Amino acid sequence: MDAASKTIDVDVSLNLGLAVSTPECEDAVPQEDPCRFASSVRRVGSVKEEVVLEKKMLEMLLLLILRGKCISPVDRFDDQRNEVSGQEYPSTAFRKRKLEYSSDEEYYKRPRESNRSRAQKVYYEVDASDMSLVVNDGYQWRKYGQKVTRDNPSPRAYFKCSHAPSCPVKKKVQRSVDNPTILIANYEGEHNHRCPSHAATTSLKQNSFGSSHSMPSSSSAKSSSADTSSALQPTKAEVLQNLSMQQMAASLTRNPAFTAAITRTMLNHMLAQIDGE
DNA sequence: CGACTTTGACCAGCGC
DNA sequence: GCGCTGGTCAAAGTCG
Repeated sequence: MDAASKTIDVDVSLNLGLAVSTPECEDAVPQEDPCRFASSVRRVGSVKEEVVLEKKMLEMLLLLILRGKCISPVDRFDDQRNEVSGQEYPSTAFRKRKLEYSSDEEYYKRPRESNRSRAQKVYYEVDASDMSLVVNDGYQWRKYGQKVTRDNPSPRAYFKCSHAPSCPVKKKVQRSVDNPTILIANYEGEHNHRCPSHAATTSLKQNSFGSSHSMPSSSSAKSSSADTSSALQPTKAEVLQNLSMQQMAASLTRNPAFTAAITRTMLNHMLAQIDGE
């Protein structure tokens, strides 16, 4: 792989209102203050704070650079697909599955959720009237179960990637117990194929940056395969968020300290990336 | 007719 | 050991 095609692997989710949550922050909640970053910039004063600012500036710039190549949950799966370490379950029929183990005992002792540690939680905003549990994330899913859980009166839907069994990704979708207009999707595993719907992915990327809670709008299409073709016009709130981001970017790039810090840290980061190859 | 959803049943894990 | 719970299966139903 040449340097030009390298992906800069930086977590840009930060506190900028992105929905992406990493396995390290699975309890992430929708960001209530998308302008938190801007306010932290204004408070900078000490040397220590300047270091923090420098780091945030780099992250902010990368975020802006990546606007057209946003690291959405989908992309994060793609980026991580070489890190697959979880056991893949055979996904054929029950008996066939059992046959793939040397004994029933081995089958039943298999880890049930080997990918749980890699689960990623994403929030989607939907209309209150939309009772479906279908979210548009660009991939095609097959629903294989639904269950009412103890801690939430709304049912939880279970989906497998439609490319299964070759693709091991699963997701669970459930309405937020606090806010019924929010769908919480838990993704487990990494897709081992490209997003089948480029258009949907692109739209998701834009929404991920634009939404106040980083929640792409959900489609209420009956079928999960249909939601990849749904119209994805940005909402008013999303447009405002995009404007806010643009103003922040313009303000930061006018700051000489910002540009100097960015140049220095970008170079360091790129060198580190090259050294790491 | 194939792809997909629904839904009751089954299973393992866990706490008591 | 038992009951509860979450996750999965698979037959039946639905849709295009």
